[in-house]
Amino acid sequence: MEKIQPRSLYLEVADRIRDLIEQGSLLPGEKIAEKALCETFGVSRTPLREALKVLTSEGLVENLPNRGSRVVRLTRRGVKNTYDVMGALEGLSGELACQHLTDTDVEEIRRLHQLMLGHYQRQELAPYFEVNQQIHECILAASNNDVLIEMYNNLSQRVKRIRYSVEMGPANWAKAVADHEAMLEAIEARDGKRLGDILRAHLGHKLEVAAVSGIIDEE
Amino acid sequence: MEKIQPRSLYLEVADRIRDLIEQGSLLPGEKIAEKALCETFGVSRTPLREALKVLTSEGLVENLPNRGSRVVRLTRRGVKNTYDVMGALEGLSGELACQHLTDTDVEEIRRLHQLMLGHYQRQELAPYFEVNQQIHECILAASNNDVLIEMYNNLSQRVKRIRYSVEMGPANWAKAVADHEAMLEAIEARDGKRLGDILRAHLGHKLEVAAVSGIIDEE
DNA sequence: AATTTGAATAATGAATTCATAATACGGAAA
DNA sequence: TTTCCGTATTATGAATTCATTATTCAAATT
Repeated sequence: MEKIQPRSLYLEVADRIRDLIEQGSLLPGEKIAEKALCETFGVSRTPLREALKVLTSEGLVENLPNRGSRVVRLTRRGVKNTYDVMGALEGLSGELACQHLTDTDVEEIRRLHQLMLGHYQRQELAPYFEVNQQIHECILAASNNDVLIEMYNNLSQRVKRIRYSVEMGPANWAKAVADHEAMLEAIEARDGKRLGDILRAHLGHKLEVAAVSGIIDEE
Repeated sequence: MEKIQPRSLYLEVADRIRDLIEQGSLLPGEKIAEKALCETFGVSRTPLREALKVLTSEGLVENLPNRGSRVVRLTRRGVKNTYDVMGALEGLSGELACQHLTDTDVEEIRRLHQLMLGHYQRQELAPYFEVNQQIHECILAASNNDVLIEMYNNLSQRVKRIRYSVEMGPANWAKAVADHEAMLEAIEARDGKRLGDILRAHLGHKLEVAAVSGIIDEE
């Protein structure tokens, strides 16, 4: 039998607002009118305000006393900072993963890697990104460190709403694939230190690639 | 003139509860009775509950639906996970700090370092820890990355309530001081990579040193 | 005696109400 | 016309109220 999980209303509401922010229905800098959201969700202000507080401490929303909540703006500097930290966390995930990866885990990663290479050769950008992300998630999960996973997901959420102007140049793309080749080697050798270094460096490129879309503000 | 900062009540309450947890008035695993806390703080349940939600998403408190809130328990595994992530973040802080440290910053760190050495030689444990922490905070602040600082402080808060059974053996202490010597060298050479590596390794020891005090649960 | 059932009590979850601060608007004065 | 001031409106902050879910404890049954 499966247990039924009672979930608080405010968590549900927080999820919904997160979705709205991620998909762009709520834009950075936009004021969040409590009354309006209450009506769309069909809840009272109490759980909604609790949800907003959670999102505030997650860094997605900011709270100006007596002046309500807004979606936090993304600045180039802020995004860079976020990516830097994500890079450090990915590096750690690599080091830890090597201590825990089973042979079947590695087999799975190898499979995904080959799949990704196929998409690269056929220049299928969206599927490439999809599989790419799966690989990183695999490594992250294998770190066996739930604090790490929690932190990473939080940061990841903050930058998810950037729609990368998907114009990765051929050179960058080739470099990314090369990084992944090196990663697989390090994984197969269970060389945590090396995998960590590769991952730390790997994310650095992503930012430069992430050509600034309209939702990033200059200070 | 100094601006007056209007601060929300729920933030104030969250601070106070954080203090209670840190100083041990609220113990890990302890149930947080809303009514009682409301009375001690002299506020209604609304801001208190909002504060609890914030603390929940900070990882200090957990929320069981319909069964209230409790202070999260510390497990040896959880503490290790936290330290691992903190180590990765400190490593990054070192790398970044080397890019931003001014000469006067370095001068200040050198001063603190000498101060710390004095405490070590005189075997003054508490002052040693104090100055030690100041050095790390100096480096963290110099990273110039507010996302990093925020994450680090959050994790730091989670383990602050561990009262290290202050029995650092002579060998461990000597090792820690040696680490700091190496750190200072790397800083003076502005060698970010090296400083990062030292810091990442440095925190590893701390955990082993942190002899389990009574408030850590075994699973 | 131990376990289970059920009523009484207490605590939490959520909506509502009240108080206060911010915003919008309109008229008066420069 | 523009700016300033004051009122009306709206929105937020916080307390209160109501509903629902746990918990407690005593009685009943095995």
